[in-house]
Amino acid sequence: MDEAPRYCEVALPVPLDRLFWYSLSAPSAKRAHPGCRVQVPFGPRKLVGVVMAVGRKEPDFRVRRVQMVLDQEPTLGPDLLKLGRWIARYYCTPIGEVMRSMLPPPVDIRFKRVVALTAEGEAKARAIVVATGTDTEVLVSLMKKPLTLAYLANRHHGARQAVHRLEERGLVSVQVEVQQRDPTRERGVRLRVSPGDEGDAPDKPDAAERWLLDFLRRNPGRHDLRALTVERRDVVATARRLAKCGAVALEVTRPRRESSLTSEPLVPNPSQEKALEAITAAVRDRRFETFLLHGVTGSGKTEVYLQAIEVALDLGRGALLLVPEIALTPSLASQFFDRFGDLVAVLHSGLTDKHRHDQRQRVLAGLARVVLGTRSAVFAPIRDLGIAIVDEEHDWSYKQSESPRYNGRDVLIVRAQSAGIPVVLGSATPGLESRYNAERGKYTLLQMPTRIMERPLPEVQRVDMRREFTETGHNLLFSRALIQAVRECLARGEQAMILLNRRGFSTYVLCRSCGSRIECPNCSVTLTYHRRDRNLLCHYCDHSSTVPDRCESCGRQYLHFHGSGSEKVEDELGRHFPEASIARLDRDTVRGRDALERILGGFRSGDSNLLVGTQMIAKGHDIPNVTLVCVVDADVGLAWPDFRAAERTFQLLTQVSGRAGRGNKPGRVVMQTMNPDHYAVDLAASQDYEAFYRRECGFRRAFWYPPFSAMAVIVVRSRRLSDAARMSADLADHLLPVRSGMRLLGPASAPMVKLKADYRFQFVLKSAGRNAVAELLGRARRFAVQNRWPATALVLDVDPLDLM
DNA sequence: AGCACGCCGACT
DNA sequence: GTCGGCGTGCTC
Repeated sequence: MDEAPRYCEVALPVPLDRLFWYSLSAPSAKRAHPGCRVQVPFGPRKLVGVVMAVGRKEPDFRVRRVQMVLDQEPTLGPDLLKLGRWIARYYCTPIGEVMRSMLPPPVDIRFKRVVALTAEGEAKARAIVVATGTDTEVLVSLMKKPLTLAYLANRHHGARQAVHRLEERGLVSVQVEVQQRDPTRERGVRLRVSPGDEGDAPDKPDAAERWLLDFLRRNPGRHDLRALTVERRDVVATARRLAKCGAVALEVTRPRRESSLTSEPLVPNPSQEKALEAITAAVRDRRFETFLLHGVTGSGKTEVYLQAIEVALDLGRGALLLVPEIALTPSLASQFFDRFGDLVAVLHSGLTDKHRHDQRQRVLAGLARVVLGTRSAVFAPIRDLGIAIVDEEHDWSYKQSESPRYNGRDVLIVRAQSAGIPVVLGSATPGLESRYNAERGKYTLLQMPTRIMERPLPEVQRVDMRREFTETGHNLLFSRALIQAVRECLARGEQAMILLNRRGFSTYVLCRSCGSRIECPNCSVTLTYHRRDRNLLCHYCDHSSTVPDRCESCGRQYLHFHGSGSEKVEDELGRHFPEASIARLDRDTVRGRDALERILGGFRSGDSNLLVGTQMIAKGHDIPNVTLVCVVDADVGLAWPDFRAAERTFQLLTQVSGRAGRGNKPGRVVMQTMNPDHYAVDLAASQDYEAFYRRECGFRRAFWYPPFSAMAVIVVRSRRLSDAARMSADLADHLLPVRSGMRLLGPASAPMVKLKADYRFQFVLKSAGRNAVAELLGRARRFAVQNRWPATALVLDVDPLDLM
């Protein structure tokens, strides 16, 4: 017989790029499989980590013991562990941080407070003859053994305060420990029992235990525990006891509600048909292939997803669909429920811990086989995945903006590759990288160039705001054409969306006397005036201050408000169209769980006829009665100091234009701009993705930007400007010169030198190969560790989407 | 990241 | 003379 492993290697949620070994007790050794969560001592504290490996060889250093194995079954299966290792390597992130972000929120970890007597408390307790009051009662109770605070509070009134007092006097100590909730005690679950390890049977089984073991010997296989209670009433408790030592196995399943398949697949049009054929062939063959589904807005990509998923389900397999943060609304989810009923689980960050946990359990149990979710759903523990899909694959919300800085789309492709299944990337405006991968044959391009039901694309009118000014002599927010278009739209009883991709009322406050602007104390940006809240707000660190009545640098009263945001658009639109009912959708109005759906729902049902907003209004909300889309300032994103500025602008303008005319009425777009000839504006207006792609590729190739190079950013940050400057200079000395095939630019002050009170210097790394990127970033990390930089000082961002 | 340990200023 | 500031060092 092989001996059970005695040691395990654990990934812990600390920013240290290494694993830690622990020893295992005999019972733990049987349960601590790779992928299980364990509670371990770490210095003076206790942490929850993930077992990465187990082994029998004794380490040549002092190891401590695993305190508790928290899972019956590994939380992360071998496929997800492998994916986690890939993420750590590719994104140069400590493995423990990756594991932490892959774990479900710790809802099934409860904490308990264990109260124990100190030596002094013990002496005191012995001296007590008659208990007088709660304090002494508690002391006496604790004499036999330490007790949990919950237990004490149950037995003695005011025990919580008493314990607090006793702790202050040094008579008791309180330890916080992880308490495991027993999944077999959850209400509403169905328990099934099957034979376990004979060898693990208790030495002296009592009558009930003997009966159950004997029954299972005679009737091997799984048995519903509830059914067995007919034979013996105490069988549930007995099975629990025997399951604890492994003599029987207990399985938890949740009863399945009837699924109701109400929505029927639509008949696909020829281009949908063609895309489906290619995708479903790969699903049937269990073949990894990346499809880029390029379909104009309204071409029916969702129907392709639904039917492809259906094929996977028919084969008994699961499906995973990622959607952008903002697009995951109840109305999207209901499309999936309508088609697949209870087979659907929805996962996103807005769920309560409890709800998320339930959804996850349904996925784990195999009850939910279609997972619809945002970025982190890429780690959903779906069994036997058959197809993976990323909707709006170009969307920025797939990239996590904190460590680990992974891109959910790219991680899903890697997951699909290792699972040997197809992955579909859908978009009306594919990211340049994806489109380029299709061009060089890495991805298979599937085109859907027309809208369903042969609806026409909207007609786009550009309004040159320079001419508008010279002709009218006024510098107004709205052009005559925009006003006219809205008026006509309202007169027809139809609805319009008005986009200004900037929050707030005024973008900055300027002193007319001394010329200074009011800036954020923590970031190098001006503060935005928010009129509803009557404050000045920083959009980067959320600093807010009241509006001063005089200039803080010269003391004079010539403060003027400049620039416009969505709040002002709402205000001015109300002045032009007092009869209209206007709703606004931006981060300021979308607060709380259901605000987004409430505002959108109100607009969809016609409670309001104009919807003003930031990019939030552009993301995949289909409202049939919207026939007009207005863009107040198409140039908002163009001034960004970033090589993706044009791409981002093109995507936003194209996406928002696609909102017009989704029903059976034709759509129209009015786009105000100071740069009507800029290719991002011009080609978005003509909705010519291919021309934009060619044009942008020319620029990217010339400056060796992605997709023609692999890129990474190294940011060095510190509270003190001098420290950040010195550290980044030291790092440059260490990294430069880089070998051929790569370029390292920097250190230069980051586009936003100061952000959230940190001064930042950055390097931009461009390389022909990926391995060289990982190698160089690894050197940077080791340098930071050797020089004892604080863990927060170095930020490594592989495949960055913004260079702020 | 946390948390402990350790060495210098403003308070009982 | 003590409380507490955060620099420095460590975590299987």
